[in-house]
Amino acid sequence: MPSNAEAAEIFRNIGDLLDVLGERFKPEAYRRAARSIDSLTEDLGRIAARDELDTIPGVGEAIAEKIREYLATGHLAYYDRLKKEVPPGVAEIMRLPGLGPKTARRFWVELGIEGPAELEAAIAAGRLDSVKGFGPRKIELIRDALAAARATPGRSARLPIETAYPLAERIVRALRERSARDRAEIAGSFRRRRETVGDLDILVTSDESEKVFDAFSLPEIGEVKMRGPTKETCVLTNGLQVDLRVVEPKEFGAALLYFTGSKDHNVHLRTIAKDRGLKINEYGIFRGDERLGGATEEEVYAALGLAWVPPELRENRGEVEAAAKGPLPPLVDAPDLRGDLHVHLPPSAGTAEVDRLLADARRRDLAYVGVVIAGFDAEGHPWTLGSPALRRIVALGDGNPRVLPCVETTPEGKVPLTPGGTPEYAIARAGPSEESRGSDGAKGPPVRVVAHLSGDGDAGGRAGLAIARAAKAAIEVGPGTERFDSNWARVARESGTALSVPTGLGAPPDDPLGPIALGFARRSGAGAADVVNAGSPSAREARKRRSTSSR
DNA sequence: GCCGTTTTCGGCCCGACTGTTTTCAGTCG
Repeated sequence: MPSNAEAAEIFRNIGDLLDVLGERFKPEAYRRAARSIDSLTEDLGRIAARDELDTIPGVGEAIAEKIREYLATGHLAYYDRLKKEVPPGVAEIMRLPGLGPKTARRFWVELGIEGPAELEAAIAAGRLDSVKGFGPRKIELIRDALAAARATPGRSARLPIETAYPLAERIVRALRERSARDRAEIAGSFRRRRETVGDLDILVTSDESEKVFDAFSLPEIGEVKMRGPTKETCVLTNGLQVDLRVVEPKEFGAALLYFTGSKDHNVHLRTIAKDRGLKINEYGIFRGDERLGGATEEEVYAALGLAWVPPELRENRGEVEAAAKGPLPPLVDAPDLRGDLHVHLPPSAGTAEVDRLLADARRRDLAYVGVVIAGFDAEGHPWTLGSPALRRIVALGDGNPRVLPCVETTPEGKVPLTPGGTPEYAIARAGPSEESRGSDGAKGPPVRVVAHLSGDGDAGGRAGLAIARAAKAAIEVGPGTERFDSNWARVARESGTALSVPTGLGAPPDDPLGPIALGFARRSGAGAADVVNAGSPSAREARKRRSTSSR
């Protein structure tokens, strides 16, 4: 059965080929369908079996028919025909940075250039020098793009968000420290907490853009690609592109909304605006020349008759329709997290490390901490925490926060020997998967949590979810090779499997685990009630009241 | 090719920036 990703890739390629052929609106239509298919949480085959392909946003009659043909035969006649019509190298030229469909088409039609190698030869032979619209600077840029593409073939890969996170946080912190008055925020897919980011979009309020750009000088910045009055683009030494934009405070909300996206979410908002005789751009929302708002995102949504939409949900998957009916149900948030069910200490940890962990937990107002004291490693060998830490953990027991000793078991539930007392609950590790079982510190039945999935991406998610379902366990969401990402979290939620959200307890300030795991849970649409280590807002309020009254 | 609580046809986001330009096309996000 062909995968969704393969189908999406084909439609993206069709979009590129149609672009080169000079089609006006079809390319974007195919790419939109590809984006929709990528964000599905269900196999196309199952949707097709229910005859519901046309419920996918951007998929109409023609593309639905193509999906059916592809599912049935593994081929797409239309795609094969386009590939015959357009040399594959022409689409390759189109994808070079700074070039596009128009340029690639001109090279192909006017000069007979059918690929990057031929383009390189043509430049060397001076064949571009006499072509209208190609001055020396442009030719130089094309030569650079060709050289860069040859040096690192198959690049322009998106970066895992957890890789970009520490750097992004450092950049935005540096910008905030520059001026107490100005705001700085990272927008784009980083703010939406997508699993990967293509670049960083950073917004800063200031009336002195030059000074912001000048202050924006980190050791990681490789080259400044361009700098205009309001925008600077640079490339970091690790290849990540950073767009820095300076806006006025009264425009900040509109700009944040605009640059957070997603594209499909923005297009939907614009359509609504247009229906109401309004116009949205990155400077605000307007009726004719009258400015209706733009200082905050809420103003813009409100002018459209919509409730504010959390960034993690802005993917045009029905969130706009929901926001038209009223406030969206609250997503799980950091203050909802009452404890952490899965914390590791280094094997050599002593009492000091344990106390430091608990101090961090108190700072975060956590009621309980599950610390792994024993388990199996990836080869199936048992291990235990060193005895000083172990004794400390057992001795602390019911303190504040409450310490829950926990063991990791195999997926089959095999429990390691646990010297030093009875574990409160168990995290089991067997083969590539790991399962934890615990109590959430409250009254009620023990909670089981599945974590540490195998690094196979989809296969790991599928296997982990199967174990969680069979064991009636929760499943831990988070970034990394053992990840359970937001798409899987959505599948889990839709099937009634609870999530466990790690807090990143004990980790350094820029560690991505806690914030990204929370982001993934929110992206899946989870509220506090869907998260096993979260309390309801009312319980949180009660706790807050208790703690303030006791002070 | 898709889409419609004012449309089944006629629209399709829109502004910044760059390079090559005497007024704009192409690319990007």
